Amino acid sequence: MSNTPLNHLQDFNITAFQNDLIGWFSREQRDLPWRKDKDAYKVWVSEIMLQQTRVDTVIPYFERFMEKFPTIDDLALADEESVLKAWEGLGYYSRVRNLHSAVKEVRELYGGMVPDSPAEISRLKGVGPYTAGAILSIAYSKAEPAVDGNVMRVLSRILSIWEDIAKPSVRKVFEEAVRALISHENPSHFNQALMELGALICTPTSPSCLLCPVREHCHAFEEGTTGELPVKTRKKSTRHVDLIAGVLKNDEGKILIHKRPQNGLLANLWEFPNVEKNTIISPRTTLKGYLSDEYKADTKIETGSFTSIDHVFSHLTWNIEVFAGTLQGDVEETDTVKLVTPDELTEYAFPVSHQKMWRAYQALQLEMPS
DNA sequence: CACACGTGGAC
DNA sequence: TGTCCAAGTGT
Repeated sequence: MSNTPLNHLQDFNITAFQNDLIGWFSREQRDLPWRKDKDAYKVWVSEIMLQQTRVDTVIPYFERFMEKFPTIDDLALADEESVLKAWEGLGYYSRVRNLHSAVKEVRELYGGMVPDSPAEISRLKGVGPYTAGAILSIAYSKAEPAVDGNVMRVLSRILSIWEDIAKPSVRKVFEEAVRALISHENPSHFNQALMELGALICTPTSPSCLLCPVREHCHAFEEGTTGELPVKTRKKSTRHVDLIAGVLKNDEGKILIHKRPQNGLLANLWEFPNVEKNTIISPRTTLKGYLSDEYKADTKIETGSFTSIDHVFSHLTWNIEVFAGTLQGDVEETDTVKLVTPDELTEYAFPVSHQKMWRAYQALQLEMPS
C-alpha cells in the first residue's frame, strides 16, 4: 500500500494544510506587477512570460509590454514586428507568436473575453495544461490544478512522491494530488501559494525548512529526504554549431540584415547574414561565397574576423566568427532582406547573439574611425 | 515520448 | 567551467 505515489494523501490533514499555506501566502506574497488585479489578459501575459523564465527577468518586460499593449485589442491589432520587438531578449520567441495568434482568436471568437472553461482556453495556442489552470484559477477562481516545476518539487517533498518529474506522464500524478488538496474556497491563492512557496522557501537546493509554513505537513522534512526530492533525471548535453557571420555596410553606411525563417530556432527574428562553417573552405571564402549566392552581393571582406561570439542555448551552442565587410554593388531588398541605418536597427528584433555582434562591431568602429 | 525551443543567474 | 536551472508548450 505504501508504494503508490499518492498514498500519503490518506493521512493528510487537508484543511489545516490549506489554511497554513494560504495564510502564509496572504502574509508573505511578493508585490508583483501582475498581482495588482486579476484581469485575465494580464494574468495570461504574465503566465506566458514566466514559462521557464525567472520573475526578476520578467518584471521589466511585463511592465513595458502592458504599456505598449494594454488590452487584448491593442495586442491583437499590433504588427508581429512590434510584438517580437517587445519580447526581444526574453527568449522562447514562439511563446509570443503563439500569444499574438491566440489573442487575435480571442478577439474574433469571444469578443475579446478570455474564455473561462478548460476546454475552450486549452484550445488557444501556447496555452497548455499549466497555463490553462493558472489563468482559470487566478483570473476566474476555478478549482483547476496549475502544475509547474515548483508545484512538482513542493508536493514531491510534502507527499514524498518519488516519481521522476522529468517524465511528462508524471505531471498527471501531481494534478491528481492538487485536485485532492486544492481549496475550493480560494483556488487562486492555493495555486499561487504552492508556486510562491517553491520560489521562496522550498527551493531546489537548500530549502529553508525552518521558515516553512507547512513544515508540519511535510513527509520529506520528517524523514530527512528534502535533499533527495524531487527525483529528476538530467537531460543530455548540447551540440555545437560553428557559424560565420558578416556585418556588411554599403557606401551609404547602411547595414545588411536578414529575417530568419518563420519556423524553428529564433523564428522571424532578424540577424546579420551568416552561414555554417565549412570544414574544408576557409571562413572568409565561405562567407563571400554565401553572400554571393544568397544576396547576389559583391563584397569586400576584411582579412581577419573581428570577434568570436560564443552563445549558449538550452539545447545547442553557437560559436560565431564575425567578419566586417563592405558591399560593392547593389543588394535587392525584400520582405526578408533589408539595408538599414544603424539607428533603424533598433526597430528590429534581434537575438542576443546578434546583439553581441553589433556591440562588438560598434566598438571596432570607435577604435578605427572611417 | 523525446526533443526543440532562449536567456541570464546561481553555485 | 560546467551544470542546472525558472511559473512549459508544440510537434
